[in-house]
Amino acid sequence: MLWSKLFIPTLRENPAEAEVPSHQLLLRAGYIRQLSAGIYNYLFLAQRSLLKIQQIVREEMDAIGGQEMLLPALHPAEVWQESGRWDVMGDNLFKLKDRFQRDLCLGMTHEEVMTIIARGELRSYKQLPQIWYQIQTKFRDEPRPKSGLLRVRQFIMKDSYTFDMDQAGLDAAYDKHYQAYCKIFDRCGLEYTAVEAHSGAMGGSQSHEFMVASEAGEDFIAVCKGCGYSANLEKAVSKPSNPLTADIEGDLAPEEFHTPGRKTIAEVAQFTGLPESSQMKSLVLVADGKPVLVMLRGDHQLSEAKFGTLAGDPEFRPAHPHEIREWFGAEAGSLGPVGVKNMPIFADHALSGRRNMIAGANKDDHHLRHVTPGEDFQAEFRDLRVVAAGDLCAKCGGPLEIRKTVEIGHIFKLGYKYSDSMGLRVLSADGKEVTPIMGSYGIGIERILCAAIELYHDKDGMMLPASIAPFQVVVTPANNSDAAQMEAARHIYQGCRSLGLDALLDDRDERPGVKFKDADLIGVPFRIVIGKKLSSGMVEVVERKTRKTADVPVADAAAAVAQAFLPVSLAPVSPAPATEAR
RNA sequence: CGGGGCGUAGCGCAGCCUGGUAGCGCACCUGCCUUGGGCGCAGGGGGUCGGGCGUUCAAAUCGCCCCGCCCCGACCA
Repeated sequence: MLWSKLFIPTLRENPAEAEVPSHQLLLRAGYIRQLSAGIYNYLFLAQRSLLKIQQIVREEMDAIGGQEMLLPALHPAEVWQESGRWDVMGDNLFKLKDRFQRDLCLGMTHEEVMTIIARGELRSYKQLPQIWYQIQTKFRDEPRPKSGLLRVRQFIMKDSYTFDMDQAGLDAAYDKHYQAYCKIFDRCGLEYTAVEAHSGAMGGSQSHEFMVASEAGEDFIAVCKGCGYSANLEKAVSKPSNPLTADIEGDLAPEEFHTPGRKTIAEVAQFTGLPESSQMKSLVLVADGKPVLVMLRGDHQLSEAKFGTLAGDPEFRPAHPHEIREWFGAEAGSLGPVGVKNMPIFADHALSGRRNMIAGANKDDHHLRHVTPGEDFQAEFRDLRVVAAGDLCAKCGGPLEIRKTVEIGHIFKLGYKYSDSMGLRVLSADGKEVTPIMGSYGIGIERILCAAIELYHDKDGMMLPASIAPFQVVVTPANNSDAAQMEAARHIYQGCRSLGLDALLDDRDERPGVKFKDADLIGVPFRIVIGKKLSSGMVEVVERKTRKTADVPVADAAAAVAQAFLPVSLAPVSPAPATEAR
């Protein structure tokens, strides 16, 4: 294509509203323009790149037997009411009414619609398993869209759904997706980590998220370099670091002491001279309308996800001050487990085996020393804390690293939630009615592009992996008024095209600096520059990412670039010898 | 939904406090010049100052209300 005919509105400066690199570069490089908060126009370059990503996804989904469908974005309310999610999803679901005042919504996912198709048509075990997928726009009324295309209200998602006769079938479908996702993200050129994920209130049995490390992300994961353990922080387990001070030995009885005005763990630690790891943190939570006391080591944080799962109520809340006063007879800053009889007590594993710690006395401005879990109070020990920096791997004891990440994919063993509640039944081989088991698997298409930009950019612009860049090569004559250069550029451009390269000819009547800057910005992996060396028959091939340049005879230029793509196009696994002909 | 910030030419910003002819850089158009990293010179076009109401002889500027966007938090199948 001829750059002079294309709409690629690059910007010299960063728009003020963009903060994260991918957002800044997508705007500057002319990929996207905003229409409204969390709603973007995908211009020519973005669309090209997104189509390439979608094609990779499509090929790998097809390879595991997936069947692509196109489903409605507009759903009648009944569909969501039937599964109960019309209310559960709350304000995140875009709701609207038609001219007859019937309730409709814009689909944020397609479990219900897929299940309706399945229950209408699937009758026999002979028709299973099935893998159905779609690549299309989803809508979520995000409370706070942000970070460019990373958190938006309208986005493209690959969603697949599997239907199997039994758990073993689901396990196989899940595994197929896991493998396919690895291939997809490999082919997209991403460095990623698959982590164990929290399955949340959905009650699914297993779930993995595919994460790309980025400061622009919103999720944290814990990773062990030693044994490869990795998990979302919502789910990650660890061995706690050792307390900073060893416990006092001996069978001592709790002893009250005066702590005027000391309410926080830090204040009590300072007052007593014992570190936070020698304190106990008491949290009063209300789950399912009932109070629960949770005990943690002073320097640990409650994992809301873990507690929500344990309590069976993800909507739990901290107790109100008046409730705490009523139940404990003291303020939140002086609470402790000793003598508590009117509610269950859960204690984090990190308190197991500890002795003679400090806790609140349930009396304002007083604490207890010499409190020993299991002796001075009884509690159910559970994993309730968030993994902290410095914790050790629960499997191998190695150090755990905590990383900020962007979620690009999620695979999920749904179980029977939809098939059961929406009445999907088939007959088994022995004539019995069986409810198929389901899985659901998502990939955020735009997030792949964003993650690639977050991973691969420099001060000059994007350095997109060739497989998802909008073009593979740009041919740049340095001086348009030099007829020989233009002629050679056209010739090389045609050569690239005939070798099957996605090529762009920068025929704009601009100074070379402008063309170079723009080519760097939009992230095309290779550039062929036709300049002064043309007089000796040579042109320059430049690799965007490495800045490596090579002088090549005019006749060989296109082939030189085409050869660089051979490893990618022929063998997606790893670099192949560059000498193999195509 | 709570807290903060911003809204002036396509983009980035100044002007606002202290009311008095709406500015700068880039981009854009014309011409000349130049051609290996956003070149130079000259000329030119482009504005409901987010919207409404009010105060005033006079409002981009002061007051009230509304809208939009960004950031932090809450939220996030």
